[in-house]
Order: sequence, then structure tokens, then C-alpha cells
Amino acid sequence: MPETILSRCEAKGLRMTGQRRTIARALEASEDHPDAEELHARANALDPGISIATVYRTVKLFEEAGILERREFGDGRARYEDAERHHHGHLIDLESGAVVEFTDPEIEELQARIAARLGYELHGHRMELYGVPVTKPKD
Amino acid sequence: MPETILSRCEAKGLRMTGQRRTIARALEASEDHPDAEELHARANALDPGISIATVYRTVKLFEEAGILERREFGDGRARYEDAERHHHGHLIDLESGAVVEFTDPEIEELQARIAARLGYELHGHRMELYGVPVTKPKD
DNA sequence: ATACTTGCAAACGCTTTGCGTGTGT
DNA sequence: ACACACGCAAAGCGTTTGCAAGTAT
Repeated sequence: MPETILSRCEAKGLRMTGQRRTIARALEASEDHPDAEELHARANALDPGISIATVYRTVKLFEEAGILERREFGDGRARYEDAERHHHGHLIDLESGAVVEFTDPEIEELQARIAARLGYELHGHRMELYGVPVTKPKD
Repeated sequence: MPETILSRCEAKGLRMTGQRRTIARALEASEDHPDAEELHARANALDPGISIATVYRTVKLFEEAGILERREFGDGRARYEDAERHHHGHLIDLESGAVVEFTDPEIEELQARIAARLGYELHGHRMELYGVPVTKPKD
């Protein structure tokens, strides 16, 4: 089970360019949920010259590889976070847009229970419940 | 406690034009989660001549009045549903975008518990948890 | 009477994409 | 060497908005 974003990229066989490495480092250093523009700024702070188009292409690539998760909090822009970070919930202030993270042991259990009851595994599709990708319960 | 969308609009003192009445009727008849374009089509099927701009203005108005809830399922466009309909969850197929509705008595209880633990009521702001507006637990 | 609402079309903000150049494997 | 990634700028898409004409109260 690899741990860094870079090592997970390599494990998936992604071609790692300088730009992708830098974006991976910027994501690694992020404890929050940057949007594309913010991630662009953080990556360019590490190594200038990365275009916003490359940021968009890279987050899409990483998301399709299961390395990143894309989130939408209702303000129109997508936000990204490391898919391996411990699962947590998001409580969103609808006025200010502030995002409060929290963890609750009951969440994953409840998600797994609901998903199982709905028979999601019969579809063989990736499913999302309350904005969170559904994973099979460990047994 | 009024029941139709129209009566709730009147109770809130909204100025009810012909277009707004028609959009309210289209929403009333919807058992699913139409986006703006779909709602526009349904409203025009009832009474033609309503512009998409008016649909957008009206759903925003209704949402701010607490009559509608806006949802985002990750496909870029917002979807709308009657805020008074029984609370339910959404399981989303990430490939096809299909939305499966379900209800679970544990969801609201868990939401209320998490929200209470996080002290959301101290802020005095409208908060959203997993895409669902948080309401105070009834006691 | 007057403040609010409408349709139209232009503008908006975020994201994607075509193209010619540059680069990882 | 060659398929793929890049930067740039243009286009795309859902949504919002300025304006002049129309409407609810």
C-alpha cells in the first residue's frame, strides 16, 4: 500500500512529468480542499510556469486514477483532496462557504450499511453517497 | 403549515406572476430532481413562453425563501426539489449520473447528532451536511 | 403609480479543448 | 522515435445580469 501521491501515480503507470510531480507535491502539502485556482497558485509557488490548463488536466487524470477525490460544495467550483486521507465529513456554512471537517466513526458504517441494503454492488459501478465514494465494507 | 408550493409562496409574501405560478406547478408535479433546463421544458409544456432566465431567477428566489432545495450531484448543473418533500438520501452512479433516492431513519438522526456535537447552532448560520440542509432535531 | 418582473442577448466564471511545440519513456 | 504532455488562447457550458418593455399590487 504506497503512501505518497507520487508513488501512487507511479504504481498506476502514469507518465510523470515535472509539472505533474509539482502538482502532486502541492497536493501532498495541502491539508484542506483547494480548488483548481488555489492548487495552481500552490504548485507555481513550488515551481513556476505551470499553466492552469495543466492543473485541470492533471486533477482529472489523478481523479480518474483514484488518487484524488473531486468535491463540490455548492459554490460552483470543484475542490480536490487526496483520496487516501482519512475519510471525513464536511459541514458547510451556506452563507460564508466555510467548510468544517469532522470525522465520525458512525458515518462510514452507516454508508456501508445503506449502500449494501441498496445493492449497489450488483451494478458494478462506482457510486457516491452524500458526496463520498462508496467503498465496500471490510469484513 | 401550508402544503402546496404556491401556497407557501403566498405565505412568504412573494409576488406571484403567471410565470412563477407555472414554474411552481411544474415543480409540484415533479417527483424527481430536474435541472434548470428540464424544469424550463416542463414549465413551458404547461404554459409556453417562459424564458430560461426566468427559470433561473425563480428557482433562486424560491431557494432563498426556503421553498426549494438546490442540489449538486457532480455533473456541473444544479438540480432542484421541493424542500417539503420527505427527506431522503441520494446514491449517485458516478458513471451514468443516475440518482437513486432512498430514505433511512438513521440518516436524519445521525445528521442531527453530528451537527449538535459540532455546535452548529452557535453560529446562527444555515449549514449543510452531506448536501442536505441541517435542521434542528425535534425534541 | 410604482416598484418589481420579464425576455433577450450579452457577459460571466469555471472548465475543457485544438493546435503547434516540447518532453518522458 | 513516438506517443503523449505542455502552454496558449479560444471555445464550451451552466448560470447571471443590464436593459427596455411589461405587470402585479
